[in-house]
Amino acid sequence: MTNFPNVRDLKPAGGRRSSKREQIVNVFLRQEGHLSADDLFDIIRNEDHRISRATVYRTLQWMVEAGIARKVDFGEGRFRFEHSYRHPRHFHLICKTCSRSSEFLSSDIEAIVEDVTAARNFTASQTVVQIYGTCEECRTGKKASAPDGYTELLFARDALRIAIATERSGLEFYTRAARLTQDARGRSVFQKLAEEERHHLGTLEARYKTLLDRDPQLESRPTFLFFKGAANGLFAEGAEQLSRGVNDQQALLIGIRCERGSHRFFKRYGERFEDSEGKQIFLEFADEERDHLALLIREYRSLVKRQRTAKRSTRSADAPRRVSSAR
Amino acid sequence: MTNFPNVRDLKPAGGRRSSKREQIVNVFLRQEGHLSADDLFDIIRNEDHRISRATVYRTLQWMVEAGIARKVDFGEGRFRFEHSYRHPRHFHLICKTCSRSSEFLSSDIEAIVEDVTAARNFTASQTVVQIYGTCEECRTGKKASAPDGYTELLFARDALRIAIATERSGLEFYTRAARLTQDARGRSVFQKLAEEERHHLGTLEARYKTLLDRDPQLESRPTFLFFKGAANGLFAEGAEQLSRGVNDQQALLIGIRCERGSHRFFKRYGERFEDSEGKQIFLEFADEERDHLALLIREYRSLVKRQRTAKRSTRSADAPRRVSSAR
DNA sequence: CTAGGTGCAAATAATTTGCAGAGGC
DNA sequence: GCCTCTGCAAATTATTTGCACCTAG
Repeated sequence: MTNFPNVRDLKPAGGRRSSKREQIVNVFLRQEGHLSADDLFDIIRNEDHRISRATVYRTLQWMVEAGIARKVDFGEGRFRFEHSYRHPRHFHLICKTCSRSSEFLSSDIEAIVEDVTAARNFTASQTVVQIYGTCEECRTGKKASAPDGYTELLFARDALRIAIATERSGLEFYTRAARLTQDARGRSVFQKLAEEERHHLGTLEARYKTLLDRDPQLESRPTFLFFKGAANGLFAEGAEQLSRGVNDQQALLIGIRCERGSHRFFKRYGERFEDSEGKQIFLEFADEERDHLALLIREYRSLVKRQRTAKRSTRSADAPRRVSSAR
Repeated sequence: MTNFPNVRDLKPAGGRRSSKREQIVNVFLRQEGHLSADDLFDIIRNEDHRISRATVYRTLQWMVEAGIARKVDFGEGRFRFEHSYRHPRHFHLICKTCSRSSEFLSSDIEAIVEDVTAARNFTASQTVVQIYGTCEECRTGKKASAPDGYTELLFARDALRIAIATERSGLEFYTRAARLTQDARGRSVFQKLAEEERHHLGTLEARYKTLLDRDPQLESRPTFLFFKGAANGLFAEGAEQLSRGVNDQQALLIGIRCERGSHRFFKRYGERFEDSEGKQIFLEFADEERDHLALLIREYRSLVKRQRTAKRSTRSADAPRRVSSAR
């Protein structure tokens, strides 16, 4: 919540250092929410009235180019600016009555945008989603939503929740798979993976606790990251399929599918973490899930091969041996 | 493609009739794409240089209030305007290089927006989705996309395609279900529904042909309406489930689920049609699908009841009769 | 006759620019 | 000393407004 970065540490993106600019940047980063150029100018003027409006404009422009700030347009006829440091890309709900905005992120929308741009052969650089309407507070009169605080924390919270659900469902999946599997070798693979998921789960839960310590109200804040289907963990569907009865080979295939989704999840979200510790955990897990994936694929190939050999030797008992055609 | 509405026929939304206003509105409606106030002013000036800039601004404002035009903001520091007459709400892909924009619609995004607003207790009135980037033409140099013509036609085309796929998959579903069903009464229900779907299919295909006559290039234009999962028809999944083997009761349940989706589809899209003929077909079908739904539900209840009675009478043969507990 | 509609010019509001001077490297 | 940053004032751009006049109902 604290620990502001020094301007020097931010992507320097060319340009000279200057005390005024640093001052403006620092004041900007100290603010929350979406400031207009004029809002910022007023605040700056309170601290130091020898800074001109033009400099504020120029510095804002510089910040956008340097990736410190993002320019957003709520259709008010002027621009507003928001941090991009510790503030992942997101979408907006904008209340037309009180003109405050609240933020959310949707993996599903991002996935759809990818589909649409692919279909139209369009290279997207930025996606704006703005939902205009009336917020709960303006409609019912009672205070409802917690302030739109540090989305970095909310992002981390929601990504961790999904990750925890995923590891939990993964543990369930592998435990169940180990119980069901006939083949001794396959069983030991599943047992090993269950153990690793248990370990991941511990790490993630510890990290989640750390976050809660940083802000005790964190759990009660509204959802920030919407990700349909991942809420119950990416292995949930697979675990359910197991309970409907499958053979060893099918179990491996389901595991491969889930593990692929899980790897993708950790990679993609790890890259978006601004918090370096969470980022590290996610990227590390992404690597490990990739290894799991490779292990499962190897195991699947081995099983298929052994089954084929077994079948062939059974057959060779009552039929003349054939020269096997390659592959 | 032609047949412009007379200003008099448009939602009059108060205000007096005036030759200048009618002139401006008619010029506006004759244009395609997204005009800025100044673009429109220039065009008007070509025809009649005794119209002032202020009047153009005032008329645009009036058009937005009257629902003839929509104000859109591409972050250029000025607004643009697009028809809303015969032009369903949609989202935008905006090329930063040539600053042209192309349009699309995504049912999936709309569904997600509903989820998000429900979670935040937010009443949405308008959703803006803008994807900024580089279009194919600017990236590769070669002409690619057809002009961004009448989206009403594109909407109708895509909605009809989905509808046709749905009826086709529905026909497949009911035919298959009729073949599988043990119960004679249930079988005749499925046969009847198959017949109705066949009839719907004919109507829709005829309508689709009519559209193609209006614009021979229509089929080659890019997708406008994205609707994941509906592309193969809303019964496709159900039909597949049937082929994996189900009993009579399960078949009815699957039918109920598909039919519910289908009813919702025709209702929702029927309401969005600007073309009155398409609208009528869709809304009529929505009603009929609702009837189908009711029929399936009745049939399901009847089947369950008959099965229960059958079971009870079997049991009563070897066990003493029990007073049935009310349900 | 009268409530709107219209033209013209001036006002506004956000942002940018030209230019001369100040300051970091 | 050079090059960039900065302040100030003037310019630009999109849009709105005040006011006198005009016109349809």
